[in-house]
Order: sequence, then C-alpha cells, then structure tokens
Amino acid sequence: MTVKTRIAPSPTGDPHVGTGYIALFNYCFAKKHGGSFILRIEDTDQSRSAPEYEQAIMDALKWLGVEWDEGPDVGGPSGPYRQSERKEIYQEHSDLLIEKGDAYRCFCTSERLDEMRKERLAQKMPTLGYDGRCRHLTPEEVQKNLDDGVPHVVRLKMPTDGDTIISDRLRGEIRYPNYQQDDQVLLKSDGFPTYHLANVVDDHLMEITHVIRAEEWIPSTPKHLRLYEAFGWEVPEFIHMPLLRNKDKSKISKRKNPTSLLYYKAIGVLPEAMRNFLALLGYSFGDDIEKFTLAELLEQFDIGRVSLGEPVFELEKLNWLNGLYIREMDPPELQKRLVEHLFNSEYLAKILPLVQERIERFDEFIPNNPYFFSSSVEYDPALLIGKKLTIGESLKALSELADVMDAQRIWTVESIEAMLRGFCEDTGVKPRSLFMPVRIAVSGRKASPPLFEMMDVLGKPICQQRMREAVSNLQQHKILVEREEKANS
RNA sequence: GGCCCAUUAGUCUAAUUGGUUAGGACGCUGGCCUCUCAAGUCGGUAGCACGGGUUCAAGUCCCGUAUGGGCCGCCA
Repeated sequence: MTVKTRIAPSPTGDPHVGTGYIALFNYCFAKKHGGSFILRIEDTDQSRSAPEYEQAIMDALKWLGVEWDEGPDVGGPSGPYRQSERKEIYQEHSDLLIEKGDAYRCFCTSERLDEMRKERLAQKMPTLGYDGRCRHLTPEEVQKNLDDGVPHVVRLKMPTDGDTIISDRLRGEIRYPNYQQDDQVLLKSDGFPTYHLANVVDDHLMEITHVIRAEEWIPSTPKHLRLYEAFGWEVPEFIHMPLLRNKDKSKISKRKNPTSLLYYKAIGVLPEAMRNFLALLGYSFGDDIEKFTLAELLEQFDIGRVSLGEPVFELEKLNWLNGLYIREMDPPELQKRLVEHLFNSEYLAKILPLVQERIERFDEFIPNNPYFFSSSVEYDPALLIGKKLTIGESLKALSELADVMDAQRIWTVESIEAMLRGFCEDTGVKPRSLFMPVRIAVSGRKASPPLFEMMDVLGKPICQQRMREAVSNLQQHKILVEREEKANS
C-alpha cells in the first residue's frame, strides 16, 4: 500500500497557521513512508470561497516548505483537485445513496431548522440536530415536492441504534452511540456537497490512506464512517491532531491571536523557524533536540510521537528559534534575505511616493516613517478616541472595523478606501471621527502619509494586527479611565 | 443541555513494556564574559489537577471527581 495523505483547506480566509500545522504533519507522514501528499481545495461554500485565498494558501504552504505531489496547480491522476470542479461527482454519489435508501431528500426550510434548534437549546434538550421529519416522507410526497420545485437538501440516514466505533491511531477506540447522531446534510440546496460528502468521496477517489486532521473532526467521524460503509469503501486510517490554542486555551482564533501565516511572514519570521516551531507544538523530536531542519525531521519522524495535550500558540519560543536561525546564517545570506524582506525595490518604490514630499534629508527617511519598518507601533491610547465619540463608541467602531478588515479579500488603495467609507456609511460613524483613530492604530502617528495609500503599502496582515492591538490598547485604556472616574466620584 | 477529547512548572515538551533525586527548552532571574547591549556560558526559579483503588513499587494501569477544550450549521 502506498501511503497518501492530503491537506484540504477551504479558501475562505487568509492562510491559517492551523492549516500549515496540519499540512506539515501530513507532509511528514507521507514522505516518511515513501508516499505522496496532495493538496485539495475544498471550495464548496460558494458564498465564502475566493480565488485570492486559494492562491494565498498555496503561496503560504510553499513558503513554509510544504510541497505537494498533486494539486490544482500541478495536476495529477485524481484531478480535478478543486471541489467546485467536481460537483457532478458528488451529485452522482448522492443519487446513488438515495437509490440505495441510505440517504433521502429533505424539504425542511432553514427557518424551521433554526427555530427548532433555538427551542431545543432553550429547553436544554440533549440532542440539537435534525429531527428527521423528512425521513418518513412517502414517495408520493417527495415526488409532489419535487414537481412543485420545493428546494431541498439530501440527508444521510444514520442508524438509530447501536454504537459506532472510531479507531484513531493516537487515541485508540472512540465509541459513539448512534441514537444521538442526526441525519447530516450531504448535498445542499444549491447542489454543492457539504464537507462530509465531498471529503469522503474525494478521499476515496484520490486513494487517501491516512486522514490526518484536527481534533475538531472527531465528533463527525461516525458520519464519515457511515458513508464509507454505505458506499462499500475501505476506510482510511484516522489520526486526529490536537487543536492549536489561544492563551486562554480556546481554539485558536484571529480575534485573540494573529492566525495568518502572512502575518508571520510580514514581520520577518523565517519560514524554517516557523516550520520548526509548528513541529514543536504537539511533537517532540527526541534527544532533547529542539532545533531541526525539515530533512532532519523527516529522517526521524514518527506520528506516534505526537502528544495529545492542547498546545498553546505562544510566540516566545518562535522568537527564540527565529533568532537562532538568524545567528547561524552566513552574513551574505542574511543580508540578502533582509534586503528581500524589508528593502526590496518593490517595497521601497511603494513607500517613496508617500515619503518624498515629507523628508528634507535622507537621514529622516527611516526615523520619520518607522511604521514602514517595524512591526509594532507605539502611541498614547487616548488618541484612539475619535472626534465627537466616547471611548465606548470608538472601541466599538475599531473593533467592528477590525472584523470587516479581516474579511477584506482585495487590498488596494481603492478597496481600502471603499471599505473604510462603506464602514462609515453602514455604521453612521463619520469619517472625521474614524479615520484619525485608524491612522493612529496603523501608524502610531497623527501626521502620516494619506491613510489609504499607507495602509496599502503596509499590507493587510500588518494593518489587521495593528487594528487588533489598537482595540486591545483602547480596551485597557477604557478600564483605566473608568477606574479613575470611580476613584474621583 | 448531551456526547466526545484532553490534563507533567507561566508556555512547549521528555519519561511510550509501571522502578529516575520527574529530564530538556522557552520565559523569568542571578553570576561570568564584556566598553554597552545582545549573543554565549554557568547557576537559580517553578510541575505530575484531585481522591480512591491495583501493585513490593504508579506521572505511567483502573474507577470517580474537577478543570480545560471540541462538536451538536444547507461552515469547513
């Protein structure tokens, strides 16, 4: 048996450290066993997927040093590798299941489902999933709905008794009682598959032998097993990796942590350090060795050495590792990489038009514009309070804007201006009140080049992080102010 | 609310067939080095969540409790 693993990211956001993390382990496992590793794009959510994100994910994985043998860009024997291009395959498989009686059409509206969920949550009912209403529709009723053009989904029929046992390489056997599994949607009303169907069908057709994915998938694995069984397919081996955590131990999230690989690249984390650091989360090299190359890791890799604790994504060790890599670098190589990173001609060419009118001598170039060269900025948090706004209003605006910024797909002067002005229209906050705090947040200065141009040059990852920092700074400032007021009254 | 996963210092982890003064690293901290800082180097700090069992012997096995987390979407 040839080992085959995959990373299956969804292009719905910036390249995530978790994707890099899981990709790294899939890659190592495949290569260690002389197998292959494939990249599959899971873009079945039409409303959220975007080609820009797909490209960014591929670039980020390459940056990390994780290379795939098959994928949308390089092709391969099991293509296409983009799920949006495999729609018919899923529909055929869905039809097959309906024919065999393992799946059924469901005509329930999302409104009804929402209401049901809310009610059950309120009543603290043990099961929150689908109640199976359409499971017992007669063929005539189904036909009538179909004839009437009622939108519908296809659901998997789960067994109502017995147990499903998941076998996990790291965790042993996990037993789930079937009665509490609801009938998962396989095909959405837009004809696209959900993760569950697409994932199982593709893993089979692409001959994936080992599914290495995050822990959050454990609860839906019984559904996947049911699908393999219904199709009569051989089940791959499951390996559920621990989930990366915020400092408060919750699942890593962009509100509490920079989660974009682009950000780490932007602040000058070396890819070899990032990869080394990611490997260290949940994995130990052995022999007390903490710094190792990809080749060294591959040499001794053993998936059984993964520990199941919940690793907190803390940057101190990353910084230390990065320093180690910098110190060992040959000075010419270091110079080359530093110039590429911070003083490349493309970057300077974007900065200069903004700075040209604002300097009188070259020696002012960097000190007058430190925000272009340093990843963090410093300022008085009180400056983040917009004109005619209270602290609370400013905080709300900046925090909401940070969310809007996260979802911004295209980062150009025009799109940034549209985003900021659109935000003002949507929220009723005046540009006069908003733009200065944003300027402070991204540059730390009251006087700076024009905001949109400056944000374009700084790039999305840096602006995002500075916005998050601003929100956090203002939050702390608010607490201080409130405490003072209390003391005075 | 139900189910599931996890639990070694502030953080990442070792100890993977029960036997160690529980090891390493980051961080923090002290000394040395040194024109300063950093780096380097030598030291220090701090841990088996708790309670029961099994055993000559438990971080390790079993049970319970607690804590943290995940999932319960026409998201993935």
